[in-house]
Amino acid sequence: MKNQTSVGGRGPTIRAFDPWAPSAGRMHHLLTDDERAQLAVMASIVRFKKGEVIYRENDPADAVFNIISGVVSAHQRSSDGNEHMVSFLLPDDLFGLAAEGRYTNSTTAITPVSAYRLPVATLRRRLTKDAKLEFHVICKLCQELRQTQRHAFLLSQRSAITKIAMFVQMIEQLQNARGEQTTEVILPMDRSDISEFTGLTLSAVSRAFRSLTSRGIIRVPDRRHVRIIDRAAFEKIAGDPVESPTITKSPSMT
Amino acid sequence: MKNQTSVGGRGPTIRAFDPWAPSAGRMHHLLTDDERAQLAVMASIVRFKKGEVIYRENDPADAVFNIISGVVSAHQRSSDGNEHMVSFLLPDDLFGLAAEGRYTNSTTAITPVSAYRLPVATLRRRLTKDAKLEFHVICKLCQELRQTQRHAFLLSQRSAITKIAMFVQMIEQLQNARGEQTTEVILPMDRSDISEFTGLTLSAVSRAFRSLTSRGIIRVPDRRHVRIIDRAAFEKIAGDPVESPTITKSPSMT
DNA sequence: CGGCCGGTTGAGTACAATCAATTCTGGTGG
DNA sequence: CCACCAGAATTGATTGTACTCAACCGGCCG
Repeated sequence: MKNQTSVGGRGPTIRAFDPWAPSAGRMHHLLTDDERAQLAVMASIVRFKKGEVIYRENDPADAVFNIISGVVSAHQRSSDGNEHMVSFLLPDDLFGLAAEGRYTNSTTAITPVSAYRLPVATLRRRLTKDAKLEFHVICKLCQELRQTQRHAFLLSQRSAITKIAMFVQMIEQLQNARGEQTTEVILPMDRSDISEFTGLTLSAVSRAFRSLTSRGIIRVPDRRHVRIIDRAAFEKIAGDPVESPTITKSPSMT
Repeated sequence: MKNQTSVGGRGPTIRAFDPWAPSAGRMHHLLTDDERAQLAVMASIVRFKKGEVIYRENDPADAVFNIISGVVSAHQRSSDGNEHMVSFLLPDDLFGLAAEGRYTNSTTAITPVSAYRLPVATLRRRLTKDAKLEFHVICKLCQELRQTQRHAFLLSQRSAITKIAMFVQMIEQLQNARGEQTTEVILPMDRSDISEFTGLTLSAVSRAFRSLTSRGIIRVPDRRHVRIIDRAAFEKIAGDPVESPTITKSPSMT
């Protein structure tokens, strides 16, 4: 909530699958130009520097954000002090909803971020009047939920190597889904973010990458790039080689 | 999808918090009598015996379910064979949404279950016309998402005892939220369900309960009942003693 | 050049998984 | 009502893996 600018661009964007329409492969932009324009009039654009906190758990939840560019992480702090990462938010993602009028987790920009900021009061008024728009939000929520379930599944794995492989797979799929290059996986986050996301220690993350590398399954030219060499072995370890055509399954309720 | 009966009762029910309205403590029934009636006309009532599979991952997703009574579990099967539980579904919960027109997980009745069955085609038609109803669905999805994040948080814990304590806490909170008695926590699922949900082995679950009992923190008179003796110690272990007033935080996007 | 931060590596330990009995419980039929 | 059985749950002994703590590396900035 700083660096407020007036409205810009073409307006907010949401990408997701429609849970029912079998629209294989790519995620669609859910909003029409008209809808985006309508949302744009209530939005302001905000920017955050790398590492900047966007809001904290329990802050009054007065706005929802829609990422234009950059990566955001959402955390929850446990009473025993250590943090757990709930999710990575990428461009076209929505975040900032809450319970009891307060945010349910803290969010931090892990790269420079620009986003639309939508005041909840206005947004809500708009939503309850526009069934189409709401349906898009539902689709997005389903997507989000699906992603979170996948995350839970990752966390339930016992082996560190499996966790890391699944993690890389998740990131790769997200990249594919938004139509980016697929030869190399780009990791916008650092090792400590990965460790929080996977529930491993820094050391364990490091060792897992090392192990995958030394077995010739992946190559890590650079701390932020991963190239998958032995796809078969990789998917054997990651376990969940995208059962349906592509990224597939966005759940919904449950 | 068996034992189909004609419409009965007063119609589907959804319970959740409104993410923004600070309606402390209890979950509300989101639907008006009118809405419920409208949904009822498109619904049929189905019953499942304990242990019966309701649908499987990748089945064509032609219907959504709303639980009237009983408990359902949702699983995901990993390619290496072992199953992981994604969530427990209780009365007033919604389940059965999908991606690409197919269910994203399997569901099983773990007690006798009765539920409304809502064909997606009809439901969808209704949804896109009714903004109010959709808003309720959004609230429910937020709730669901929040629950899943909590689950992920549980899974990220290293200690078995912590996991079990958090698990009991989750169940207790769900019970409270629907206004049931709070002196004892009732576990409708068996140990193997708990082990799948927490990502522990059967043995570990058993030992964790035992450990909590022998330390005088809980008492387990019966396999399906838990009484919390030393609340302070319990919440110290469970970590997340409901930061805000009550059950609080239902996230949303993110 | 020196200090700091992100990351990797190493040695020892703790805790949960594993495998394998053994006990408990609820349901069935005599 | 009891005896029996099968499945659920507990317990025990052992092993393995990831955590802990600590040292070390390499790039970046002052």
